[in-house]
Amino acid sequence: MKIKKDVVEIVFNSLEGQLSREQIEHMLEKPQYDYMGDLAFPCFTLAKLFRQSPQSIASDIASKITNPLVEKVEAVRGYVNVFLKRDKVTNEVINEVNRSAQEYGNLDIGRGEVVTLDFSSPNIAKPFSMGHLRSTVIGNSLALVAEKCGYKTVKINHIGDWGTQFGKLIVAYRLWGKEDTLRQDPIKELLKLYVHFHEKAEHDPSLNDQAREWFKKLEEGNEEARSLWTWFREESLQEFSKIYKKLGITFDSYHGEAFYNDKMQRIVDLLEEKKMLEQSEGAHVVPLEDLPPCLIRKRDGSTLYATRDLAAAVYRQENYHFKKSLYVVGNEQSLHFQQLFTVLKKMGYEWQKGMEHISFGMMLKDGKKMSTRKGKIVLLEEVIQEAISLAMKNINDKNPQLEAKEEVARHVGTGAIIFHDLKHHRSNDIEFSLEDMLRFEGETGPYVQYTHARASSLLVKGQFEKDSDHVGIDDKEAWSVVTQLMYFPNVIKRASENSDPSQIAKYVVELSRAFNQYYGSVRVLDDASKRQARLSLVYSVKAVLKEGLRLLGLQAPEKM
RNA sequence: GCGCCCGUAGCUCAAUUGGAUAGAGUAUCUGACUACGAAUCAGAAGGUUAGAGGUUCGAGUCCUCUCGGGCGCACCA
Repeated sequence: MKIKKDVVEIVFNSLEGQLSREQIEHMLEKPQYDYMGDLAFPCFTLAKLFRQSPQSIASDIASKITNPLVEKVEAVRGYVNVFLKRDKVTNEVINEVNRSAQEYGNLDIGRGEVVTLDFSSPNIAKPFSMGHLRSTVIGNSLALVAEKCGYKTVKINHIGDWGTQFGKLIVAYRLWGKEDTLRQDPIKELLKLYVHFHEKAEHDPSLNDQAREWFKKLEEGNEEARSLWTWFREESLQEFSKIYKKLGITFDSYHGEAFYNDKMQRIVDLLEEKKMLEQSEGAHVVPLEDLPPCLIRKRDGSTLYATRDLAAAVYRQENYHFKKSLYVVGNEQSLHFQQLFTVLKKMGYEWQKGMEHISFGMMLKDGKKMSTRKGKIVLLEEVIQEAISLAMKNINDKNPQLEAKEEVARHVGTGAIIFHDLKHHRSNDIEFSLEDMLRFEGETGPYVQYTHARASSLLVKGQFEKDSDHVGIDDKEAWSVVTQLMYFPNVIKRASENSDPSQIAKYVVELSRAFNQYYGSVRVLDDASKRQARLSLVYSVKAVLKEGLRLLGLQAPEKM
């Protein structure tokens, strides 16, 4: 918004260079209450520099502010409060949003550099649980935000298709599995085998030894192990793709862990060359100063997660030349990423600085982590299905003649689930609650979608002409909508800087709320002379809501 | 034991990154559909920000300690 830059400039000039423009812009804030104006600048930090009271500094600055968009300026309790000329600012904002439409809020902080995002990354032969949902929707949204900020993105689904778990599954399948039952419902059957294995292994530790043995065979190319692995993998990927399709999420790469099998030796050699490897209790490790050592090779010579992640990082840098590399993975793996990053740094890779673990809290059930091993998980597929059914029921109740009901129900149902996840700050644990997830009222995805649909139908009914000349809006009630619209680019910036999609989720709720209040108090279509002007506001709201929802990975149906 | 995350209204969460009087949703109660879409809106009520110190003009936010919860900590990923 231009006005903000103007105020920064005026304050900057009146401070004789004591603060930079960036600092001033950072300090400018939105006052808490309306009567304090539309922009505020606190002068407390300046009191020492100028050896004056904050209040007298504020008065001084206030007296210097003159601008065609400013109505009046007050100095109150050490703050400079700026009141904007609402009619003029309203017109500027609405014109800008109307002109740029879905490009409103685009930023150029990425400057075309590449950011890789490692997210979703479900494990083969395990069902897609609620836990994986978080990584999936957060990663997807971060990718969309990054693109809006001018980055090029590479979305990587680092499938968990390697590791000792396969040894376990192979052992379990050979002992208790039946081919035809597994063919019928592969994921459920594999989960049963996995759970059964862990029950038995508690009393019979030799099973774990067998599992490690079979994993070693798999790494050495044993034919039976290999063909079972391929089979399990195919079945799982098919199952996952159903879910991605429902959520509307795509990837640029499905290179999983197995992809790096032939790329690990090089890393081990490099570590050897740099004298970073040490033997410890028969295993090969990289000792680290303030962290536990990073395990590279097991006693029996087979590889570990860290080994593959090292290979993956190098591969990604060499192939994508990333500036930033984000790992959207649960916070229970924060130690692993600290180790990974430290090892890469010790190897001398400058680009390691661009890597970041975007951690998030877990989905808890009854206050506890859900455990695949014990079969204590909630299947995402079932939750999605329930949400879609409920959305369908709502449509049949409220709008039975709607076209393309199935599609809309899918958009609303999945929207509720995605939004429920993204509105919480990443780092918080989320207690699993089907009831909360299936709520369509209040601060929810469907609330925002509903607001968008409402705006859409106003535009159709009022025959909005986008490019016509509009006289200004003079509704008092429009102001809070206009200020919200004005903040959108800031919200994008914050979401990007903090890798925090919840900023956008909260924002679209606020904008919806402001618009619904406006809608409740102003009859948009009644007065023909004001209709097009008011519709231009409605159009701005619709465009920004749609864009905000898109950045979260939600659809914005025209009707619902 | 050590490390990381967290503790705000009955419940679920915010709080412009240290700013003015801590705000929403939900649940409860009340009001608004022959009304541009009631998946909505208006109103009531709900708080010693876990507790104690400290830093400063100012602390829910930063530091220390205590209590409580979650997750990690060598051959799983």
